[in-house]
Amino acid sequence: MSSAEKYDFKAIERKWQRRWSEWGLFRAVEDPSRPKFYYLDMFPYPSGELHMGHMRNYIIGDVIARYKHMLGYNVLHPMGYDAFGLPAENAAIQHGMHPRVWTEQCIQRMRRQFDMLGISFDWEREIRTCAPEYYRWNQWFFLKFYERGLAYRRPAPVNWCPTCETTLADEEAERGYCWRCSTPVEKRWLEQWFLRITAYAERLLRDLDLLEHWPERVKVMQRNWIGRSEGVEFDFELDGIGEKVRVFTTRIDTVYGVTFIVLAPEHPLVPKLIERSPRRSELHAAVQRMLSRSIEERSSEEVEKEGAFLDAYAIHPLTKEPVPVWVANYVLMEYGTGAIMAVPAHDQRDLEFARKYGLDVRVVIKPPGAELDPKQMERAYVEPGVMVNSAQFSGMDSERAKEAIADYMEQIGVGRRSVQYRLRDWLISRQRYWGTPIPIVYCDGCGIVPVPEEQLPVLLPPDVKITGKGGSPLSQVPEFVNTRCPRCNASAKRETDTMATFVDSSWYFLRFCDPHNDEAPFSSEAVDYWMPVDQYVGGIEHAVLHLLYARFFTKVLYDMGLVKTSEPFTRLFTQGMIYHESYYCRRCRTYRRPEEVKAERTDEGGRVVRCGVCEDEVEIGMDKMSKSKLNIVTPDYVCEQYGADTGRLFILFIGPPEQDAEWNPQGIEGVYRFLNRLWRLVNEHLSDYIPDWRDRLGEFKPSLDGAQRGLRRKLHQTIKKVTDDIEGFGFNTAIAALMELLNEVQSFASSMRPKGEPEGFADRVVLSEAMELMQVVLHPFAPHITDELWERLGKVGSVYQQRWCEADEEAAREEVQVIVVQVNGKVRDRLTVPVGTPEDELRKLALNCKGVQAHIAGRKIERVIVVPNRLVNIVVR
RNA sequence: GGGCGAGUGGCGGAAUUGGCAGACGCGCCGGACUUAGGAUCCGGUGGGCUAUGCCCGUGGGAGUUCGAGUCUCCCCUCGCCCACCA
Repeated sequence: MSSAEKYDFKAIERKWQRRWSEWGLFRAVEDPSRPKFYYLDMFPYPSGELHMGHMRNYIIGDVIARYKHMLGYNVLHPMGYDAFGLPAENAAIQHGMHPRVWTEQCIQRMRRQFDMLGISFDWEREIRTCAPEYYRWNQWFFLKFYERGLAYRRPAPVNWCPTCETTLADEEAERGYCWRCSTPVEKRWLEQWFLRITAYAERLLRDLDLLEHWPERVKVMQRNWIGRSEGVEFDFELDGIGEKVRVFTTRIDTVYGVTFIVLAPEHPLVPKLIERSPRRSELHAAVQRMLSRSIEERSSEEVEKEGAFLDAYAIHPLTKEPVPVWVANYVLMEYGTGAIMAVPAHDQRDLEFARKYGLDVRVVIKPPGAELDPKQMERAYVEPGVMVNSAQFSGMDSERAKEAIADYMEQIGVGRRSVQYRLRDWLISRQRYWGTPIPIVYCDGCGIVPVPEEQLPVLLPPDVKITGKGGSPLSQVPEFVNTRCPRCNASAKRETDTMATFVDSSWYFLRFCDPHNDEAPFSSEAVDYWMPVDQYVGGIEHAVLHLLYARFFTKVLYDMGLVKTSEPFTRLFTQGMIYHESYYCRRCRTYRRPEEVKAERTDEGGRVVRCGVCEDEVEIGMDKMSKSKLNIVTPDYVCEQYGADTGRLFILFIGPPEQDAEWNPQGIEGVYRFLNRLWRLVNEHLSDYIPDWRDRLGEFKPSLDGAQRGLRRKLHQTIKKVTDDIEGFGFNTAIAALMELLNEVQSFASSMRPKGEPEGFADRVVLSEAMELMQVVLHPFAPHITDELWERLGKVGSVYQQRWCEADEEAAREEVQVIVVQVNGKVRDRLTVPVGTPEDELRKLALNCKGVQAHIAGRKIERVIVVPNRLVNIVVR
């Protein structure tokens, strides 16, 4: 065999990337005559460079986008940068560099990586959220929200990250820690802007049911986050004080068991009640102690319940009995009404509190056929049961009593059914520079005045000293702050906070439809054509943040008549994260890069990794790739050593895409070998290729021999499998199937008969079909090598322009099959029979076959189970 | 505490959804070609045994079934989400 030309992936990849770009191959143009397919990846934050986690995301997307294009869809596959945000500002502080410059550098690096990977993005549609042409529409939407009462400013206790020196939305304060830097979050009281997402709570919840093609996990997370609960709201009169306390409960069936009520420490009535009390200084101190607890402490597990009696009594609205009023740390101001009715017999928290402070316990629900002793019980009885001590409701089933009591309270006018949500309004004010200025002016005379639409954008001033200290950087730029009131022209001051960057990403998918529009955020023609996004892919970490905000925005825009879809993303796929070892040196108090540590083998065969600087043993972690942990692996090395096509195959071959994976480059050789074998196969058989194999196949079909039919069978089975696997995100198994196919093509090619003989010619016809169609089905995965081989087969253009192949069902059909013969469920023999052999024939063959005889001899055959096309199981005793 | 998901060779992972467990690949072992092999090709590779065959084997235990990695129940381990939410 002649020594074939080497697989020079570098030259090949460069050549094809240049051509695709010259040809404008991936440009998307609206075309109502063709079905559209909008594929979207979550756009990256330009924090430096792409890592394997990004690569996984974008290669999945590229396979789907290319495949859909080859199926005949008009594909929109855009990319951009979520370019505002804190890291750019931090980098600016650290390196004395303007955030714009830093961001621009990151974008350039990432763009080079995208190009290197050969992804089919339409770069004509690139967007950057930090460009005035983009963020002016953030401001425009803000004004529209404001007009509709969906944006408002209020003083509020907010989550404050002391490290980032800015506020955080509830969604960003994960269990009391900042989502970016993990610093414990503090409470602060500030005037802040909010978007009224709670007005959409019900629709955001209800419409989750429409999202059939979203992972259940994400929907569950959103449901939990919205946290809807149904119950009853009613008031307790405070005895002799002339005030009322409103409470909310989901357990109105326990209302006759109320023995006290509890207010949150922040409840507005607490100071009033303390004022009236003879023990006011003592109570004041107690409440201060509760208030001083940080969110972190309050939300950590097993916080001791703490409270104080407020020297006041409330009148139970049904029994008219007085019950004591307490204040306690376990009641949250943010949820419900900030006050609860306490039923210690039927709520564990209330029971613990009652036991600690010696309060009454009153049983109103009994377990069926058992008694509860209010003095002895250690666990609250929270199951349904039989009502007792509950006036006219005694004896009733508690589940039914829930409805009956609610009806009764509504009838006599002391309460009403109500629904509570855990979801809070979305805090969007950030005391940072690198974001969209909030288009509001404060005028002494006119108050809060929105900037008129025609004055947009409110530009971010370029020269700002960013120190990371002292609140909003914009407040230190007099030229920005001092302005005129748009209404009365008096001197006025601008809002100096900027918007949370999640605003930017809440509608970017709409901008991609019409990215260069300078009259409007987008035209309705473009959006009506492309929306909704048919397939959205990104990380699970956005399950409640971005994905909830984007749904909210879409619904508001729908109500404004700007879009026709009320849900933006038809199908969602959340890919697993890529983990990699990180090395933390305690002594140096810093993470170390892999090249900064030394690994040693211990005598027991274990591994010790030492810091390259101080020689101390480092802590080995397994973390999601991130810049801060210095454990990033970029696609560059892989592309340099093996090429983009190998890298693409490998990142998909690593495992199922929805599963997390550890980065381990060991298997990369395998896919590299696969591409090399394909390269050699085609190049060594270029002279065997018969361009008109399709016509020739017609002639030869009736006379193909077993090996030839076998190869065609494998080929067409593989086409079917790869098609199904792409549809089902089974990229790893699709690649495995292509490897199997190549193995068979290779062995077929090596045993072909001489070209001059008729059989030899037929061999080449069959080989040609396989060589050609393999390029088509492999193309979405490895676009460069397939385009190169395509050209060497004498074709023009790119495989991307070809129609996806359809499997020839007839060729794919098996002729014979292996039937497993079991005795009592254990495999004893195998039968090779023609497909479709009738049941009784199989039974007969099975009972007579050699491997079975020894196992059935002298035993009674009880049953014979025949599963057509699969097996025969002989049951003996 | 509640909810969701996972656990398969030395490793990453397959398994037509109840029908041959371990596809494909890595690694390893042996061979061929070679001055050489870290290139390529061929063969082998779950464990055990009295070895052309038989037994065991998908975190552990029970169950349903002719038949269970797959279904049911209990338990263990890990991951994620929510969590003093009234």
